[in-house]
Amino acid sequence: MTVKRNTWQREAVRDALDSNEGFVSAQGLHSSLRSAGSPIGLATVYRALADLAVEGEADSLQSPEGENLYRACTPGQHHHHLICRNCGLTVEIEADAVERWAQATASEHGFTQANHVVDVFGLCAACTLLAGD
Amino acid sequence: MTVKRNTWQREAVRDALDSNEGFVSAQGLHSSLRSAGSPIGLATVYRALADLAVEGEADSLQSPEGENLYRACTPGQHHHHLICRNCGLTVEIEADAVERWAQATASEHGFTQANHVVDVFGLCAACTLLAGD
DNA sequence: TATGCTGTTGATAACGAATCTCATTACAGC
DNA sequence: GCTGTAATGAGATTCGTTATCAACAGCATA
Ligand SMILES: [Mn+2]
Ligand SMILES: [Mn+2]
Ligand SMILES: [Zn+2]
Ligand SMILES: [Zn+2]
Repeated sequence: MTVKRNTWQREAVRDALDSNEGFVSAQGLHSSLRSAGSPIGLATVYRALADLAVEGEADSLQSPEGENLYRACTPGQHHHHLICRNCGLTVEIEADAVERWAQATASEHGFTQANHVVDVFGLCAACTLLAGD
Repeated sequence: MTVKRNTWQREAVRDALDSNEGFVSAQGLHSSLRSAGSPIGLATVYRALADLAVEGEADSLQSPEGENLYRACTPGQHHHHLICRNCGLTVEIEADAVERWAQATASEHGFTQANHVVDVFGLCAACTLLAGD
């Protein structure tokens, strides 16, 4: 069994995630860190984010463009997101009804080991105003 | 205004989509077509699939690996999919409750111009049996 | 049927996100 | 401190997708 080690790099990624509203990409987080003076490597950021997601410390989703995005997450609770297409503002959503619907739909059709992707994208109130109409 | 022309290539892509259960990638469809003797180009398949998706003749979604997948679609009706991770078998799902939930959730938080991504992945009944347990 | 305009094609190059390679570094236990 | 080995990171690589652009072909017109 491999023993996990603590490095300032992982801590830096965790902190950068925490101090960021909304979802960010690995590359975005990497350039933020570099801009702030950190010499952290890009591959390390990718690895740290993937680990955080597996460990439940980060939420992840695919942007409509296919990029993997990450966001700090209060561990333990399954939930979904409402994301502003313009500014990235994110609202965490819990909806038991949707959870039950997904599970029931899978079962009705004989599917097992079901999981689901549920994301809502839109323009937040602020961005709606700025957009004019 | 550009006038759209009819080519055997677009027709070939449409036919290949129609004769295929489940979702397929552009590259997958291209190699199917080439295997069947067609000299169609890869870029053309990408373009045709993108067009079909815009025109509502094809459904598209991102695989968990980030690949864009396409499937023939009976036009006009908004729906979602239940997809077998193993064999690609796809069931079209309509769920007004989920539609209303997505819209209501966005509105409650001041979001406008909302759209949503709702996909359910699992193992179909056949693949569940084959998988042992 | 011949002509011209222009939308379409496709081989190839380019792009970009993500992963892999591997020599080097540096945690953590002794 | 020493040591074993997990972690790092610069660079190469993979792979899906898009951009180029010269050649081609659909289609309206005469
Ligand atoms: Mn859920
Ligand atoms: Mn829907
Ligand atoms: Zn916004
Ligand atoms: Zn299956």
